[in-house]
Amino acid sequence: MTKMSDPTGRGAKRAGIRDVARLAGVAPMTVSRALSFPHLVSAETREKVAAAIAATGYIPNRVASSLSSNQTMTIGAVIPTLRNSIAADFAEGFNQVLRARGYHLLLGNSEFVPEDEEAIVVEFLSRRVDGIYLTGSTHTERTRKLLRDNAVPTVEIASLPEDPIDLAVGFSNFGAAYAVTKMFAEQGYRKVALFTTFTKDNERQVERQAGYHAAVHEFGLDDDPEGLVAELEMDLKAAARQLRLLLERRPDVEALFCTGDFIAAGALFEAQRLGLTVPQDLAIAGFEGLEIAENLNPSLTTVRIPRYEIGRKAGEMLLDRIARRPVETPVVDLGFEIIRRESTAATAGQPKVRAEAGERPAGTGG
Amino acid sequence: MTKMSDPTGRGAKRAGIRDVARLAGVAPMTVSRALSFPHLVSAETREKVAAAIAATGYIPNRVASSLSSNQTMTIGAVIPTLRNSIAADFAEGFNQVLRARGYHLLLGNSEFVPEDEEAIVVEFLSRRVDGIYLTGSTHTERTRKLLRDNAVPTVEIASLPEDPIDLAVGFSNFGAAYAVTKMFAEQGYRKVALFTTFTKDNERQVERQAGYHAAVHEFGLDDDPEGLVAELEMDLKAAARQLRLLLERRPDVEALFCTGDFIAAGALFEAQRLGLTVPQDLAIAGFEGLEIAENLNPSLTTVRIPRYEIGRKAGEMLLDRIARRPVETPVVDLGFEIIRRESTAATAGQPKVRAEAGERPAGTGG
DNA sequence: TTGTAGGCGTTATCAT
DNA sequence: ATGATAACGCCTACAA
Repeated sequence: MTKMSDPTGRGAKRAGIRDVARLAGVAPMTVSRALSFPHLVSAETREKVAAAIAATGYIPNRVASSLSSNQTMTIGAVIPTLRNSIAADFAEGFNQVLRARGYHLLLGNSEFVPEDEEAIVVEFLSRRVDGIYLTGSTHTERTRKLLRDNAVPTVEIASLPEDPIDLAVGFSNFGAAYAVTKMFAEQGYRKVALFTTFTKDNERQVERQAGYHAAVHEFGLDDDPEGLVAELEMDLKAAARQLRLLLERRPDVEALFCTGDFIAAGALFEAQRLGLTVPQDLAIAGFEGLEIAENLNPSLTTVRIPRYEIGRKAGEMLLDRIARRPVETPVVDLGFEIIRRESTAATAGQPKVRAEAGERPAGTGG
Repeated sequence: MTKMSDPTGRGAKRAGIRDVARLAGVAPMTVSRALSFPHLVSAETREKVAAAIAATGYIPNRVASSLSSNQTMTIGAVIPTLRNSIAADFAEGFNQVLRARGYHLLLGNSEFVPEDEEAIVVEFLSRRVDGIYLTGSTHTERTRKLLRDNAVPTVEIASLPEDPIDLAVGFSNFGAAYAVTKMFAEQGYRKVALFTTFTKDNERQVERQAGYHAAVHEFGLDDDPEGLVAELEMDLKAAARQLRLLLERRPDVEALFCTGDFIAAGALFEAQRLGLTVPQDLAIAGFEGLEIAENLNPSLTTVRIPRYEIGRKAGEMLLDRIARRPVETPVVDLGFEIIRRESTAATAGQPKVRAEAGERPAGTGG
């Protein structure tokens, strides 16, 4: 905080646009233009400005710029948690697209608590973000009202909400769970269990349960919500424990559908420790299409979600909205794909198959 | 953009501090104080202001606030990638601490490219972040100079740099790799292979290789950098492929140390597909202490890193720096712990052991 | 192509 | 306890 002015700005007050302008012999406005719209400035002036910037070590103050231009070039992103989560993959795809256009992400962790999400959204509005990215479609009423009243471009990720706040990109969680359960039914399994993560404040899990139940009813599978269905943390150890409990309750269970690949992996490992052979003694299917699924022994049948595509598409749509370009469809379904692998290859006694075939039903089905 | 003023702010120009002040019958400054320093305002006034805020739907403009107060309450965080990465865990712990103090994270993905990191840091400086969080200690010279010249509080995560930019929290990557290799040596293994991820612009991997080599020399293990060492992506499939190549080059290999649990898992699965028994035919150790390690069959020996603690400690130190509180030690070593499990339980012919014992050497060792 | 004037919405500072 | 005034550093709008 010394008073002496040295050109590098070290130890002195940071160089401002006025300093640059003075040194370049032009008006501050010209410096601003040279930076933002170089084509509106003569080559000669541009060089003088560039030289002055280099000499002063000038770094434009974007907060002043934001205040003046009413644009922060910032998107607020609410992500439940970064760990073990495909939510992080969605965000990564989203970030790729936005970064390329000069936007940065402001991060907020909601830990799946809508009230925390609401507080984060208020904070984002206070920071005047240009857009908002929300994971899932479970939000408080005030969150919805705030976003709509303030007309902030918003995109919801991973679900297909019937009443979107603004934009949404995702896939049918109902449809995917229905399709997996149907696959089991068609393979001849009658006793199909379901492991999901907690459904509280997580509409994706709710819809997956609904999809499972719909198929159970439609195909006349064993309908035993108490015995065959369990909710647990996204955690391998919890999956192992729940598998033991399941086998106690229903030793006759034939197949297990887990709405997460790590849960499926945990169940698979525990099944093997218990001496069961997968899929002969118990068939297992996962969800998410993580890399680990195809590397397990046996390889894991799963539902592949176009994770990065969803994030990227969301980024493109939000950019359109911000630029006030027309948005064709506010809710976009990017589908899913069932990847059949060894873990569900056979009903008891049938030969193993190694297939990467898929089906691609879309539709909301919610 | 209508001109009519309605109290909800819907469709009209957003309410500002002046609107609130007018409605409450006080000066704007008083509203500001009521919000920032409630104790400096009379209870009566506070209530009038609160009522006016509710009536107008006023949301303070933090960008104006930032410009005026020269504080953005924002930390810029450079994270190489969110996916499959303990870097995300560090960041999550860090974020917890900062969020509690009102700070938010601005995110930048460097993808392990120092030049990209530099561009992100410039952008952060332009946005006048109050502090910066960097993953690792591989940075361009300009990044260092920029940060030091601008005197921005900075913390480097995961390494123990000899020449820190400012603050750093991590553990000895050298020491951990050395300790694992030593463990193998003490168990009687002579032919120990190493899989790391790419060392280019990643000093953590470089140090892990160095730690391995130091132990190889010290304990007289088979020293064959060409044959026993490989660099690969953090990817199970790549690990499987590299294991096959390794077994072709060195069919006599006895143990494999992978500097990532997913790499270890990929190698383990492939070994099993090849009919090898772990640890009898090949012992395997991982790194990171991920949840999956203890659930594999056999359970995986690994190095547990205090991931969240590192993030939290980094957050606390950065907050101290920002508040200009004295920082006792600028570089903090939070250690590591070797978790011995079944995958390294025995040399050929020895009985299996199931142990959760650990050792906890600290020290830099770089 | 370049410059001038004024304001963006707060808060620091000094008064009262 | 409250208020008036002047920045904060840039950009919009308009003028030359």
